[in-house]
Amino acid sequence: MKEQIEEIFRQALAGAAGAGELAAPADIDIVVEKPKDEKLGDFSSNLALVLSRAAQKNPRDLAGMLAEHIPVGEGGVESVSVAGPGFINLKMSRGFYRERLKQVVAEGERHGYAPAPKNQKVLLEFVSANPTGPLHVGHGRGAAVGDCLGRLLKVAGYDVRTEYYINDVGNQMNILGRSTWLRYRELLGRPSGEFPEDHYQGDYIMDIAREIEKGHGGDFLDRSEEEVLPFFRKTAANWVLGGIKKDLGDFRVHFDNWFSEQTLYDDGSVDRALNWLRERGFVYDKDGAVWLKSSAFQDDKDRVVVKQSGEQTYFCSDIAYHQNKIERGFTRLIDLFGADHHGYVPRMKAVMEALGYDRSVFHAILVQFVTLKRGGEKVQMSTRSGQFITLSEVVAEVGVDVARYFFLMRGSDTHLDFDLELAKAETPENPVYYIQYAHARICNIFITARQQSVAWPPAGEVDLSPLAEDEEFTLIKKILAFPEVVEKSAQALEVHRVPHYLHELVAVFHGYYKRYRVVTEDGPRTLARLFLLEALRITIQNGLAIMGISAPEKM
RNA sequence: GCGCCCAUAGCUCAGCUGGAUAGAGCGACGGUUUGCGGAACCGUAGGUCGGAGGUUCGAGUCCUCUUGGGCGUACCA
Repeated sequence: MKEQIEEIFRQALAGAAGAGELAAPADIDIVVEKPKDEKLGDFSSNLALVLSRAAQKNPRDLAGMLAEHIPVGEGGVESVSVAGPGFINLKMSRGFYRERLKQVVAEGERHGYAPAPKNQKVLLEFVSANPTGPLHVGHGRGAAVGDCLGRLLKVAGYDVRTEYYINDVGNQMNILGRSTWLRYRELLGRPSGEFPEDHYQGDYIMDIAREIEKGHGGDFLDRSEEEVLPFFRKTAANWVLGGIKKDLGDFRVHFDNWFSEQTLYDDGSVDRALNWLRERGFVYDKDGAVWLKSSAFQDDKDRVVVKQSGEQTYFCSDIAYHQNKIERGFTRLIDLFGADHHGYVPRMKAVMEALGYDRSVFHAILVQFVTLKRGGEKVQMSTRSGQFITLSEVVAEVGVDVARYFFLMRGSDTHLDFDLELAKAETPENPVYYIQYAHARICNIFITARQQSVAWPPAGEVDLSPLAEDEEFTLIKKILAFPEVVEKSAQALEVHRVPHYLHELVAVFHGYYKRYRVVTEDGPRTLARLFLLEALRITIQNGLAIMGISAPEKM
C-alpha cells in the first residue's frame, strides 16, 4: 500500500519537473506517513518541506504547486490538501480501502509478510547461557525477545537462522563437574570436606549426582578426582543442557542450530583465526600473554586472547566463532546480550574489523534485567546461593502466552518489572487477555452467524459497500497498517512494537463491537461486516504468531 | 576517573529513526447492556517530556553541558 502512495507523490514531483516548475530533483526518498489527526487526511508527505531549501521556495507554495500535479479521482485519491508548514495530505476514497481489505483476506496467513525477500542472510544468536544451571527469568526475556525477533525478521523477508552458542569449555565447566563430584561423594557418605562456596549450590546438582549414583552406584568413589572429573563434567553438562533445551521448548523457543564452543577448538578454528590475525599484525605477545590489538578499532584497549597460563580466553574462541558465522555465508550477525555484557560490544565490533569485515555487520541487542515481583514486592534472587526463580517456574505459574507477552511488551533496553500476580490476573490489567479476548470474540461472532444460518464463510465475492461507518474505516486503516509495523520493527530490531500495535488494533475493535452489531437481519451488511472481522482476525492471529502467542477461539 | 543505557501523567510504559494540538494501560472519579462473551465500552481529571544552552522552517527525538539512577571498566564467562 505504501508503495502505491509513494508512487503518487513521485508522479507529482515528475509532473512538476516536467512542467518546468521545478528543477528535476536528484533521487529523493519520498517519506509518506500518516497524519496524527485523521481529519487531516489518510497519508501525508513532507516532500515540500524537504525540497524547499534546494528549490529556494517557500514550502507552502511548493506544496501547493506539487498538489496541483496529483490527479484527484484517480488511484483512489479522493482529495488533496496542503496544511501546516507545507504538508501535502491525501485523503483516499472508501472504495480504495474496500479493495485493500479484500487483499488482506486473500493474503490470509501471509498478510503482513514482506512482498519480496530481502537479500540478507542473518544469524541471530541468543540465550547462549552457560550450561551450568537452569535458565532463570533473565534468560527468559532474552529467549522471548530473540525468538520473536527471529519470527519477525522472517516475516519481514530476511533469511534468518537462530543459534544457541554452548559455552562448553572453560573453568565454569570444571566447577560444574567438580560440584557434581562432591555432591556424589556426599550422597554416598564420603564427603570431602565443606562444599566450596564458589561451586554450584543449586539443588539440581544433587539431582545429577543422584542420577549418576543410580546408573553407576559407587563405582567412582575410590578413583582419583583427575580420573573421574571428565566424566562428571560431561554428564553434568549434558544433563543441564538437556534441561535447558526442554525449558526452551516448553517456552516455544526452538533454535535452528546448537553450536558447541568445543568444536571450534577441536577443528582448529581458534588457532586458525589467531594465526590469521597474527599474520596481519593484529595479535601480539606482551607480558607472557597474547593480545588482540582491538584498540586499533575503536575499542578502549587491547584484549587478552591467550592467558599467561596458555589457556585461551572466552573472547578468543568468540573471535573464531564469529568468523565462522561469516564463513557460513551470513551477511549480518545479531547477538543478544544481557545488559551486563554491554562492555563487550565495542570489542566484538573491533573483531569484525580486524577480521576484515565491516563493523556494522555485527549488531548487538542489549536486553536489560528483569525484576521479578509478586504483588508489588520484589522477589529477591541470588545466583550464588542457588536461590533464583527459574524460567520453567515462571512459565508453570503464569503460562507461556502471558510470560512471552510480558517479556515482549517493553523495549528490550529498559528494565522490566515482571509482577507474577499481575501476570496471572484475568483482569483488564492484563493486556494479553485483552488481545486474545478480541480474537475469541470474533470467533464467537462467526459461530453466531453460522447458528443464524448466515452463509459464512461466503461462497462468492462479498459486496463491501455496506461498510459505511467511520469506525469501520478506522479499523480497516489500522488493519492495513500491519505490514508497515512488521517492516519497521524488523528494521529497528524492536519487537515491542508488535504487541503495542496489536493492543491499539484490538482497542478499535472492542469499541466498534460495543457500538455496532455484526450479525443482523440485514444480510448484505452482515456479510460485509463479517468480512471485515475476518480480515481483523487474520491480522490479530498473524501478529500473535510473530510473538509466539496463541490466538484462542475460546477462552 | 572513563564508557554504555535510562529519565515522558500518581504508577508502568509508548511516541514509527526531526514533523502538525505529546499518547495508552493501570490507579482515581463518573457513566454504559431486555440482541453477537462485561476478560468489554464511554467520559472526566492528570504534563515546563529531569534541568540549561545549541543546531533549523520545526526538537520528547540530534549536539554540548548538567543532575539523578542502572551497568560496565578482568589474563571471568
